[in-house]
Formats: sequence, C-alpha cells, structure tokens
Amino acid sequence: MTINVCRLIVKNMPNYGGSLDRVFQALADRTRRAMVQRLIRGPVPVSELARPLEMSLPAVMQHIQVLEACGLVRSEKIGRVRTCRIEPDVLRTAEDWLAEQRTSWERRLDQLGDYLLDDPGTPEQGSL
Amino acid sequence: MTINVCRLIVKNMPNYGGSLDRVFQALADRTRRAMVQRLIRGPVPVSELARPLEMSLPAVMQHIQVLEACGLVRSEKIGRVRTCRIEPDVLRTAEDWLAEQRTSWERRLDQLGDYLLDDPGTPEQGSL
DNA sequence: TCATTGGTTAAGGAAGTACTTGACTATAAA
DNA sequence: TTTATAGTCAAGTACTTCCTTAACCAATGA
Repeated sequence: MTINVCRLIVKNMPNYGGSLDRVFQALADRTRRAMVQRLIRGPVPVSELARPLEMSLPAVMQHIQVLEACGLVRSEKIGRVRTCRIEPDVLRTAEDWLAEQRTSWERRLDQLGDYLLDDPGTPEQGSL
Repeated sequence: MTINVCRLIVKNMPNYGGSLDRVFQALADRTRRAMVQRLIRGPVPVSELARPLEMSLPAVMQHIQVLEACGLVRSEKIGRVRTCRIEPDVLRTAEDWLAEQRTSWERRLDQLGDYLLDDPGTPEQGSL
C-alpha cells in the first residue's frame, strides 16, 4: 500500500539518486542561481545570459555546463547562437526533497504535541 | 502593494543573502543530507550521528561544522557529549527559493497559455 | 587513580571548483 | 571576401572541499 503526497511517493523514498548532489551543488553558486532565475522567464541565448555577469564567456559556458550536467538546463545551438532553456522537473526534485524533510519534521512535532498532551496527568480533556 | 504567497513575500524578493550559497552547498553532500534526515527525527549526539557513517570522527565533526555554519544545525555540549539538533527555518529558506522559481515558471506558462489562446485568429471563443 | 569514552585540534594531501588568458572555429553581416 | 559576432577548446592557477592520521583533552566509570 502506497501513500501519495502530491507528486511525492512516500514508499521506498530514495530514488533521488546521486543527482541531488549535483543539483544542490549547481544551486550553491550565486551566478548559476541568477542564470536559473533568468531562464525561468524564458529561453535565452548564451551571450544574453552572460551580459549581466562580470566574467569571461568561457566562465559562463562552464556554469552552463554545470547546469546542463545536472539536468537543470538544456541548450540547443542554431546557427551560431546557443539557446538555453530551463528544465523545471529537476528543480522540483530538489524542492521535493526539502518538502519531504519539512513534512517529516512537522509530523514529528505533531506526534510530540500529542504525546505531551496525553501523557502528563489530566487524562480526559477536550483536545486542545 | 505587496502580494503574499504563503510565507513568501514577493515584493523585493532577494533577502536570501549569501546564505543560500552555504545552505545549498551544505545540502550538496550525501553525508550531510543523511545527517539532516537523521536529525529531522530528533536531536542526536555526535557519536550516534557518526555510527552509520564510514568515516573518521574528525570528518563527521567537519560535516557538522558545515551544517552549523549555515545555520541548518545547532549543537550543545553537556558533559562530554555534544547533542545536535536541526534548525528547520533554514531548510525552509532553501525550499522557499525553489518554490519561488517554480511559481514564476508556472505563472509564465499560464500567461503563455492565455496568450496562445487569445491571439491566433478565433477571437471570441469559450475559454478552453 | 587510571582507563575509557566522546570529542577536539592541527596538519597535510588528493581532488574538485571557479575563474583566467590565448588561440581557434563557424556563422552572419558588410 | 573581409570582418565581426557567438561560441568553443585547452591549459593553467588560486582556492576550497573532503577526507586522513596523530596527538590531545576532559568527563565518566571501575
């Protein structure tokens, strides 16, 4: 019997694979987060992605490669311009992991609250 | 005028500071994510946190220091045992950033859908 | 008191990251 | 055809990360 919480299958949780390593690693960099934020608004050629960033083009390309390696971004070259677009599923993988931790935490708090309400003396009381 | 989405204030978004760097960096490591997952279930002394991990104690301590440095974990030493506990707010900071990106993405998709529905010929049609 | 347990400090090393510059290729525009 | 644009490749460097071992300290417990 499996329990579904939104898009999150609870039974046999893992399956995040080593990919979480790379996604969080990718998001751990200011520049790359800025790129993600830009790409969320729509596909962008490399040169425009580079414009607001104070670094060389090769550096920008390396960031893009990191984003592509973890599946956060896909890109396609047409003529001489390479256009990048975001892949929102992977973003959601990271969000799901965090949500999972939070819900575990909240569930535990609830159980703890119940326990503290039940146990110490005062056996029959209106809940709350 | 500000719009509130859950606990997420949309106007003047940033404010995540450089802390996101450190949080995502901390979560980019398998071992540290395992620690977080363990700590979600309740406070744990260092030695127990270390037990399932195949590495030296100093290594474990260094991971704990990373988690403390970004505010994900607090610890307190009583007698000779140091007990670690999770700090869920920081976890939520990361989750919020990701949720923000996802909602931006979804909003854009909606607008794009509306645009595609309105624009091409067929001006007055039942929506859908 | 002495040994054990639980943790800490310091130093070092292998591997990885985030850049750089310089040389190069392919497309597009003049 | 020439020149500019957009991107790519390679190599090198400073810095960081993740781990190790060895020596150490301070609270317990026998």
